[in-house]
Amino acid sequence: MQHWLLKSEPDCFSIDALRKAKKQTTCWDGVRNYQARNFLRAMKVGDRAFFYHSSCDPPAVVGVVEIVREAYPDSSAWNPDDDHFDPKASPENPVWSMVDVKLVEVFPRPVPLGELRSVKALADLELLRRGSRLSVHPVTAAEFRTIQQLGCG
DNA sequence: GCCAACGTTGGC
DNA sequence: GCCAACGTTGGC
Repeated sequence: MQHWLLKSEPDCFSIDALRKAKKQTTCWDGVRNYQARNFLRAMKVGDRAFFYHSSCDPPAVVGVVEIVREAYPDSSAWNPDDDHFDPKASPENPVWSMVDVKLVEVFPRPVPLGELRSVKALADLELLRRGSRLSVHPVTAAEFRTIQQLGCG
């Protein structure tokens, strides 16, 4: 099983919105970066991912989700009314992919970015790399355990 | 709101 | 293929 981290701006889609969603499941659409897309395509059903709130105060890992459907075409890319519309994409040439994720747990104690930075075991975490902007990226099993323990208090 | 870092675009 | 200009991300 692989582990991942997924970023979302809570103003756009928060873990609370996922908690309230039908079946506590959502499609993770709107990724428009090739490297992030390729990670989406590498995901397998049963993989676990952190849900990270970015561009908010404080930025934090707020919970865990499970991949419940592997990559399929992101139809929002060819919807001109969508914020992430991409004229390159079409049903014949989807370009972008999404997966479905289901809520596993909302952390009783969100783990803020500043705290992650203070943990030695997380020194190599992609999220903490200088200038890192990747909205989807892998996390090692050890990093996953460490962060999950912090989130459970 | 600022700005550093990054990715993409497009002229050459 | 280079690289400058531009747009975006995201922490602060």
